Amino acid sequence: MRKKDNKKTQIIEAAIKVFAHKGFYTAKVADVAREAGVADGTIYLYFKNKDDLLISLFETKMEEILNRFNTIVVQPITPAEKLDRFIHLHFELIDADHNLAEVFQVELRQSSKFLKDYHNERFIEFLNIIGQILTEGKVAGDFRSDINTTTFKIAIFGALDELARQWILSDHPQHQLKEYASELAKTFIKGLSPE
Amino acid sequence: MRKKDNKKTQIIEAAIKVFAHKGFYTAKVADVAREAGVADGTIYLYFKNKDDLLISLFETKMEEILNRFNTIVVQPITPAEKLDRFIHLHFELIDADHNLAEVFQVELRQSSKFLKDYHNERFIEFLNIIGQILTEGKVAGDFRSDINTTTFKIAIFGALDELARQWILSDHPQHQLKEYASELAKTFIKGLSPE
Amino acid sequence: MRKKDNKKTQIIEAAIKVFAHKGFYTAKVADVAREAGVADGTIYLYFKNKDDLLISLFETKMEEILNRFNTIVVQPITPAEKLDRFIHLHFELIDADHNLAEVFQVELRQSSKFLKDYHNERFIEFLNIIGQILTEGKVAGDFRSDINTTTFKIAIFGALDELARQWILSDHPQHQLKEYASELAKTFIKGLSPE
Amino acid sequence: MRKKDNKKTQIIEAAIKVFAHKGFYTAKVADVAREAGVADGTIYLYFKNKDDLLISLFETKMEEILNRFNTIVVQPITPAEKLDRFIHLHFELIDADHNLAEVFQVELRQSSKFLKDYHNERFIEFLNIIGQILTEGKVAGDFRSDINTTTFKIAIFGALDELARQWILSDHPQHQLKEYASELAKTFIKGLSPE
DNA sequence: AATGAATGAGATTTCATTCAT
DNA sequence: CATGAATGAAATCTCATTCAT
Repeated sequence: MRKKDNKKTQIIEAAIKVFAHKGFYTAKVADVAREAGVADGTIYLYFKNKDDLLISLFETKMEEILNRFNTIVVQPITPAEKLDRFIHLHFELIDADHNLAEVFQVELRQSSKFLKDYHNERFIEFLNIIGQILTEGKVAGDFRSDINTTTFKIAIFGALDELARQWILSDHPQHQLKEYASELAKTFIKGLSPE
Repeated sequence: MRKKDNKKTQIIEAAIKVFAHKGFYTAKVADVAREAGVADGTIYLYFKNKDDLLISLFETKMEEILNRFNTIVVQPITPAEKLDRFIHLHFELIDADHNLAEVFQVELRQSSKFLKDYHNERFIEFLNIIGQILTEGKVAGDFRSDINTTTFKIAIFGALDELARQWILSDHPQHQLKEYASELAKTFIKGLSPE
Repeated sequence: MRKKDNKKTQIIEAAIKVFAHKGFYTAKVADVAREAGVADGTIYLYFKNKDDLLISLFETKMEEILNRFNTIVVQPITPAEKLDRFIHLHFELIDADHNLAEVFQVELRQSSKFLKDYHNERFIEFLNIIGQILTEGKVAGDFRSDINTTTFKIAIFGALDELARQWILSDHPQHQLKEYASELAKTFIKGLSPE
Repeated sequence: MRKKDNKKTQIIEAAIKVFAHKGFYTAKVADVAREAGVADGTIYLYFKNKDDLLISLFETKMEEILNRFNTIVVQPITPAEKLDRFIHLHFELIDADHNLAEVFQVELRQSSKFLKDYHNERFIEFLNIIGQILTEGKVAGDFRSDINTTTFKIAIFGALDELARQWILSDHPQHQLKEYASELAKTFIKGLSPE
């Protein structure tokens, strides 16, 4: 049982790395197999096909990620503080585990366009955590009541995601992400505040 | 000469549409040919290969886009107004010409990772227009002097781009982009302002 | 147009030969391609997949065969004579064109069991030609009225087919099929006759 | 020892069922294992490989079948009666034990073409039982002396086999096989009789 | 210049078979 | 003896690219 889980995990971790480096379409299943240290065929014992591997990878990792982010929402802090922590956590997770970052980059949203019959529910959940914080903030008076929650949950995610991407593409210097986080959080909180 | 250019343009326009709908890797050269109303082989008279078509497409369209955005920077208005206009223009262009929007979606950044030997200079130029506005704003006192230009040129682009993506993926209601623009511009300007 | 038809025919003829020699499942698409003198991929320009090649092959060849056999039914001769001619024609066709014989052998009926969604209508038509002759013979008094048409259309086909198979598997001596035909026709006609 | 034999028998019975339903090539070894209630690997403790399983299956079952049919030949009855009994027995066995029927269907003759180095001696023996009856009949004057024994042993088997196949493929109604047998036996005996 | 049939390299996927437990 | 996870050879099929017309 544990053995089996290990192998599945092994393949997922390998896939994250390989897909992130080469892109889903240019990566070969054989590349993932080699990276995972298993035979090509082994992958098909755990995943229906290459697409399923990508989807499973998302689901698995997003599960973990969502759990981490959801802890923020329930804390007894102000919505503005929650947004600050959310942004910091986003970059912390990326800094701590590049593979996690790569999950967000590799075909993350594109996939929902090109993989048949896959609607990326986890991604929607992720956006909604931001949305929840914003809504809460409007109620609490931390944020202007005239802002459109949907607009800003998307905009905030876009800003975070693009910064992460550029950081990964560059030689990603130490500590830079923390600065990104602080600057960005401060600016968004200020921008969204009433008066 | 003009005829030739017409056919090349025809293929590029078709490629933008097809790549945007299906993604670069899932789209077939034959799909582009059909959309362009030419034979498969004809594409190879104008482009070295499929990668080259993507790159050419990007170069050609970004040229146009950059010209449009550069007009803003030289206008005799405040940096804050420039940022506002930039954001509005971004969504106006997308609204007016969906193909332009699609250029930003089509593997825009993925391509830079997976196409060998292609560094997307146009994209960097695009980011730098925002950077220029920010720098100018810091000098003029419209924006805080402690903000990192690089951080926010990326963050602003990310926000714009993600909103555009989601708008395209949804049933893109009329006028919504204008609202996005106004809200976003207001919030960024407020967030970046000193005091 | 003619060129294209030629290539399709070429592939079908090659497939008949290869499938007959090796069996459908042990034959590789590459074997058919080599035999046809085309590239592997070319086969997929004319046929959806390997199964489709087998089905198309049947349909095409059975069309020809059915036309030949149908001429017998309309002739102004007695049902007994028709049965005689049917049996002779069956072996003549096999003798004249081994490939035709092979169509009847290769997975002919098995295929209907294992190919998804394919009901071999042509084969049913073929059996029904025999059935028609038998029914006519019962009316005309050439054959006993108590015989079950269905039973004997199947039995006669089975006898013909098995003889053909064994003849093909053996070193198929000259003239033997004609003797088979005469003996078999005589015996069936005698066996089915009233009194 | 008995246990081992049981497991081997179990696998053979499962293989008969599975090969008959799916065909030898489309059936997976794993399907046979599941049907037999053993692990995939277990099959290889009793059979060298998939081909060997088919051959063993055939040898084993044909042994039984031949024994049953051989009892007819030694009975003190006329050759015509022997032929009648043979035909009835064929369908009785099929009716009583569908698996036996399936042995005749499963790639019965195909196998002899496509399995390397396997000449189906049992099948030849089976045909020869019919041949023996025919020869005996010619001597006894039950059958015409001018008939070719080889021709009719094949033709009779073909008729029997095809009827069985169609019966299995259809919804195989009760009692129909007995009728087939009676009609067929009567007709062949009549057809083969002198004058 | 334009075509589109043909190519064939290369990728995904299957499954008979093995072997450590 | 029995298992079944793992293997990896081999087959099907796709599609970017070429080239004769």
